[in-house]
Amino acid sequence: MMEIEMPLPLQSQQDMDLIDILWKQDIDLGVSREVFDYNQRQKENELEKQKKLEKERQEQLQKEREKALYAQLQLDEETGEFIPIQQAAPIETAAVTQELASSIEVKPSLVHDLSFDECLKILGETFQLGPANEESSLAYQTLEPSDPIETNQTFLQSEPNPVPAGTLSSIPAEGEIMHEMNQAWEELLSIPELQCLNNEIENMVDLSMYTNQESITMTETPDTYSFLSPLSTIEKPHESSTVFSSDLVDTFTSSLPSVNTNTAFNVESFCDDIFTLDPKVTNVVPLTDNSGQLLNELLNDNVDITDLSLCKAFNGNNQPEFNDSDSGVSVNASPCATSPSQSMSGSVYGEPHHSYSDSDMEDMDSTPETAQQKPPDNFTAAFTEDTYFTLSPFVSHDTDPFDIEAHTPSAKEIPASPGYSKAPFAKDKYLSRQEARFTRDEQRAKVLNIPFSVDKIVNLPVDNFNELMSKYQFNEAQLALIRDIRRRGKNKVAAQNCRKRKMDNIVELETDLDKLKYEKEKLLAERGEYNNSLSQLKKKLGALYMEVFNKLQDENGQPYSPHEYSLQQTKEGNIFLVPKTKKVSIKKE
DNA sequence: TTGCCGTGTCATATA
DNA sequence: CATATATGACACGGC
Repeated sequence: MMEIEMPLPLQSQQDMDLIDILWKQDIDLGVSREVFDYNQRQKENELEKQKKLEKERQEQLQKEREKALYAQLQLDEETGEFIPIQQAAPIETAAVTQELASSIEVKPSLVHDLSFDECLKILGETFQLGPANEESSLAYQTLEPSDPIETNQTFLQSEPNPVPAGTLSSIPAEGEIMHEMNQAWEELLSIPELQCLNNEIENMVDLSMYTNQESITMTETPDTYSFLSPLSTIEKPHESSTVFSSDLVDTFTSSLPSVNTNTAFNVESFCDDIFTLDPKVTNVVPLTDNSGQLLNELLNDNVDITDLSLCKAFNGNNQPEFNDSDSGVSVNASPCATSPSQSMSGSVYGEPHHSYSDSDMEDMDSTPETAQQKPPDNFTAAFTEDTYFTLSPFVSHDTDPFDIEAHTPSAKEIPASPGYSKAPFAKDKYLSRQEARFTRDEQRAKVLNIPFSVDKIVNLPVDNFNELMSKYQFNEAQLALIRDIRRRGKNKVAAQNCRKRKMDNIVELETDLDKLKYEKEKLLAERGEYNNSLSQLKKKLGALYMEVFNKLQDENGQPYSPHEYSLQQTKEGNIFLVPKTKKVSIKKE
C-alpha cells in the first residue's frame, strides 16, 4: 500500500517503526498512513501557509483597490462626499468599454436571439418567486457567509488562476467577469421589449413588497450571488448563440418550476444546478460580491427592486445613483453598477458601498455594533412592516455599513451628477414613478436600517413618535437621520402648504384685482352720470336765475344790470339783490 | 441652449 | 427649550 518513504534526518528508523506501529493500530479506524507521515503534514502546513499568504495578498489587494479608488475620487468640501474626478471617468469608461467589447463574446445579436417571450418567461419566473417565508429565512441564516470579502476570497481561491496581488489593472479576471455579467444583463435588458418588462418586474415586486410585507422576512443571502453566474459562463466563446439561448432558458425553466411563491427559494441548490449545468464549461468563474448583489436583487423578490431598476446595469448608460448631493446619506447603488469606471473603482471588488456625507453621517464613527437596533419583543412584526428598508442590497446583515463606510470611501464613487437621485432609465417614464416612490430619505433610511417607514417618521404625532422611538435603540447617526427625515418631511409638507397658500393668495388677489377694476369702471360710469346731471342742474339753475333777475326792476322801472347786481340768498332763505361791488362787504358782515 | 416651473431643502423667524 | 409651522432663498430636474 505505502511505499517506503525516504527517512528524513529528523526521522530515525525507530521513529518510522513507531509510526508504522501506530498506524497499524489505527488502520482499522480508517486512518491513512499519511497521518503519520511527517512529509505529508509538512506539505499540508505549507499549503496552509500558502493559503494564508494568498489571503494576505488579497487583503493587500483590497487596500490597494481602495487607494486607487481614492485616487479617482475627490472630496466635495461642501457635502463631504467623495465624487469622481470628472475627466477621468469618460476616458476610462471608453477604454474599458472597448476592452469589454473585445473580451465579451456575447454579441447583442446573440442576446436578441432570445425572443421577448423567452426573456419575459425567464425574468417573469425569476420574479414570481414569492415573498420568502421563514424557511427562506432559515436558509438565509444558514447560508449566510461571514462577510463579502471572505466570500470573495473563497471564490478566488477556487479559481484555477488565482488573482495575483497588484494594482487595479492586475485583476482582469475578476473585473472582466463582472463586466461580462453586467454587459450580458445590459444587453438582455436593452431589448426594447424588456424595457417595459422592467416595469412589470417592478409591479410584481411592488405587489410582493406591499401586500405581503407582514410575512416577509430577511432572505437576503450573498450566496445568491452565484445565481446568474451562468451568464458569465455560458457566454464563453465556444458557446454558440443558440446554445446560449437554449441553455439559458433551460437553466431557468428547469430550475425555477420547483419554486413557487410559497416555497422558500433554495438558492444553494439552485446555484448548484446552474453551476453543474454545463460540464463543458470549465472556466467557471466566480462572481464578485458586487455582481452578486445585483444578482441577489434579481433573485430575491424581497429585494428592493427600486434599487434594481434604478440600477444602471439595466440600461448601461448612467450611473445608479442614490447619491445625496446636498445632505444626508449618499448611497451608491453600486451593486448594480455597470460603468466601467465605477466597476473599476470599487464596486467590482465586491463590496457594497455606503456613503454618508452630511450631518446624518457625521456620527458614523460610532461603534458599528450600536448601529443595530435592539428591537423589542415585537421587533419582527414591526420590522417586517417595512422590511424593504432592511433588504436593501447594500445593507448587509453581517457587515456593518458604517464599517464599510469607514474603510471604503469608494461609496462615493461616481455620482453621475450632483443632486437628487437620477433614474437610470433617464428617459423611462416608468422610473419616475419609482423615483417618486422611493425618496432620498427612504433610501437613506434603508441604508441605516431604520426599522419603520419614512411616512411614520414624518407623520406620527410627537407622542406616538417618541413612543415608537423608545422601542428601539439607535445610534447617533440613525437618530440624526430620523430627526432630519422628520424635519425634512414636515418642512416638505409645510413648503407645499406654503406654496399652495401663496398660490391661493395670488389667485385671491387676482380675483380682488378684477373686482376692484370692475368697481372702478362702475364708479367712473357713475361719476360720469352724476356730472351730466350736475351740469343739467346748473343749466336749469342759471336759466331760473336769469328769469328771476330779469323780472326785477328799479324805482325807474329799469331792469338791473347783471354786471352790477346779483341775487344772493341768506341762510334764512331771504333773497337780496346785492350790488357786486358791495358783495364783499356783505360777506364780511 | 435658455428660460420657466415645480419641487425639495435649508435657514430663519415665529407660534 | 423643544417642536411645529411659515416663508424666503436656493438648487436641481424636467419641459
